[in-house]
Amino acid sequence: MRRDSRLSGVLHVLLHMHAHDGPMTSAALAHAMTTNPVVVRRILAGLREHGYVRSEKGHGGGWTLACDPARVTLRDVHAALGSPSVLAIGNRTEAPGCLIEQAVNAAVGQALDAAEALLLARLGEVTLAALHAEVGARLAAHQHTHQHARRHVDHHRAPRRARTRSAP
Amino acid sequence: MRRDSRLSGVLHVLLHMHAHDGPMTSAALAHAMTTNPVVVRRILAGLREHGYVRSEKGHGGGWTLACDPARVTLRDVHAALGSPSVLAIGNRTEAPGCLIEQAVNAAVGQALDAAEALLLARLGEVTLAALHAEVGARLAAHQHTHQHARRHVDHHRAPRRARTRSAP
DNA sequence: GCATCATGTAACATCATATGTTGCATGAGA
DNA sequence: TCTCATGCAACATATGATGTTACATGATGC
Repeated sequence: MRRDSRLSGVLHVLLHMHAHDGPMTSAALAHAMTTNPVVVRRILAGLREHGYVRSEKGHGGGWTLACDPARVTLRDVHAALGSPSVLAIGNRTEAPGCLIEQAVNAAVGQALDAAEALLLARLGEVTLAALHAEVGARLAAHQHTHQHARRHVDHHRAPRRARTRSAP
Repeated sequence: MRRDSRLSGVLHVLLHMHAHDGPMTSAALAHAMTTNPVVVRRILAGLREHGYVRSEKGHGGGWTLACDPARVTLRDVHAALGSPSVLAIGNRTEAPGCLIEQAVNAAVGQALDAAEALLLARLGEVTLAALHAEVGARLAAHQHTHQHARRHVDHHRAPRRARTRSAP
């Protein structure tokens, strides 16, 4: 069954937004995701309704992070996408009359519920800020491996640094 | 996303077969599952290749359990179905070049792997025999609740009792 | 041998959903 | 006013489970 990768995709663009000063256009985000700008708008629309991001039209417009990344977890993002089903398998019927099917559903259902609960719990433990820090760690490790430093960092920027001046 | 319910369905028919003396036709099993006989054959075909069930043509033919239900787990059955994906969500790309996406994939992937491992482990703990016993327990509880006993038990039969005579 | 029963299999239809794409309206800024 | 960007509807595409029909094959009973 084809897997829903919206969570993965939206996290990707959220972190790009976080690592970038000023708004990013759907086109720029779509380029990072190798997809279509409309797809980006579509999945970001849900996040906007939850106040996680903001969008602005016109020149200099685009998408910006509108939340504290330390307070938003991957589970929150998943919920903002409409809490799509996490499991690809399920029971055939909800309330079967057949005792056998009831027993099957109970056994399978318990395993499914446990797995779903674990997954959501894990997602709830990871914040956007933690992910961003992880990117930093990977960047450092990467630079350490290849001493060429700056050549490979095209995507990463310092997190939203306090701007003392408007331009250097 | 539409959930794959083949595991649930095939377990249902396996237990019916287990609780039934002699072969059961695809049509009978399909009736229990409220589906089409061809669908039953389709999902049972995988189990037959693993030796879990046997099928015979012609008069008196049909499907029979060909394994020790105490040694076959729900995980085995899932594997016999081709180990369909258990998770409905996943990462967008396998090996992204972008460091950010790598970090996202790692974090989400860990949660997904943990959930999948848990689910498969749980399924591996439950045997067909255990499910069958659970059916018996539910039957007893059911009979206890409604003292009418025999009226509701249309689906359940004693497990494969040793036959001393061919017919009563 | 022949009719009947049951599986085996291919082929096609259907439905749901993620994803991609185009087109156009709307609003903001230069 | 022109350009840029989002907002959104509409449609196309791909995938995969599921349902259905049709026909071939093999086994049993007569």
